[in-house]
Amino acid sequence: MKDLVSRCPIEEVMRVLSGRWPTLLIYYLKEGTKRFSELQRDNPTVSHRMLSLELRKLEQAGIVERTVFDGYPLRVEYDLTRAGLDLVPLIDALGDWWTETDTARVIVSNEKA
Amino acid sequence: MKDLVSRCPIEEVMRVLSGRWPTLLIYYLKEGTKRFSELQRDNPTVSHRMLSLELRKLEQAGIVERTVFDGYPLRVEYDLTRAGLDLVPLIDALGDWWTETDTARVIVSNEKA
DNA sequence: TGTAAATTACGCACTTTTTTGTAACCCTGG
DNA sequence: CCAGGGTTACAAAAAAGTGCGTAATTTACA
Repeated sequence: MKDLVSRCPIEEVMRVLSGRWPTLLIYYLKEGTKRFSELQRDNPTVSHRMLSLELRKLEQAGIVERTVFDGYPLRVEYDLTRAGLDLVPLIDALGDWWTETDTARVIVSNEKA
Repeated sequence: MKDLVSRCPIEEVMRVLSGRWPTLLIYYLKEGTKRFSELQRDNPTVSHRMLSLELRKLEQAGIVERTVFDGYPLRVEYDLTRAGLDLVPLIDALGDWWTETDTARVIVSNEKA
């Protein structure tokens, strides 16, 4: 589902999750089903081109499921897959880690001052 | 320890971990102390400019500690900090997640074939 | 009644911005 | 002149933003 050039799974995950958007999109999608335009509203700074490309990448990685409803105007819905849902706590853990280490750094600089 | 433009910790971690090198360097550094040239040998495809830049980024993020030993030729050692060590299992978990979902995808395509 | 406009989720071409690579230079003692 | 661990300037490549076009139906309005 992707050209696996490397043998290292970490390298491969990071190829999918790297960049500004993938984790953010997962973050918003964990609230539930979202349409393209909702994701745009959730994150106004992403261009529709990027949103489209990133969603496609996440879909190919098996993280996001895309459902098209025929009719006009067209309607497309995005959900996290099972695998995508499993990924959520791992990403949250990274966020928590960051918050903790950031606090630690503040304490250290207080001691020095 | 970094210009925190966003409020979202996930966005901030990913700014540090995004790209090909950060997780790889952490991966090699978890084996223990490494010198610049050792890291180059561990990963021959990284240019020394990138290695330098990425190590500096990880240092500023509080993940890596840099120790300079005076004397010639110069000697510089890199270690994971406490925070860096804490990060290791989180990154490993991502790798495991990838391996699992990849297997799942293979099974699915077998069923379809 | 005719028609223009809006709607949704993009694709495509083009431009700008950011990231990465290449190569050359620095320092100092042996 | 080498080693080790860089830095800096310049070039190439990759990623991201901009804006137009498209589909078929509904609504807006003269």
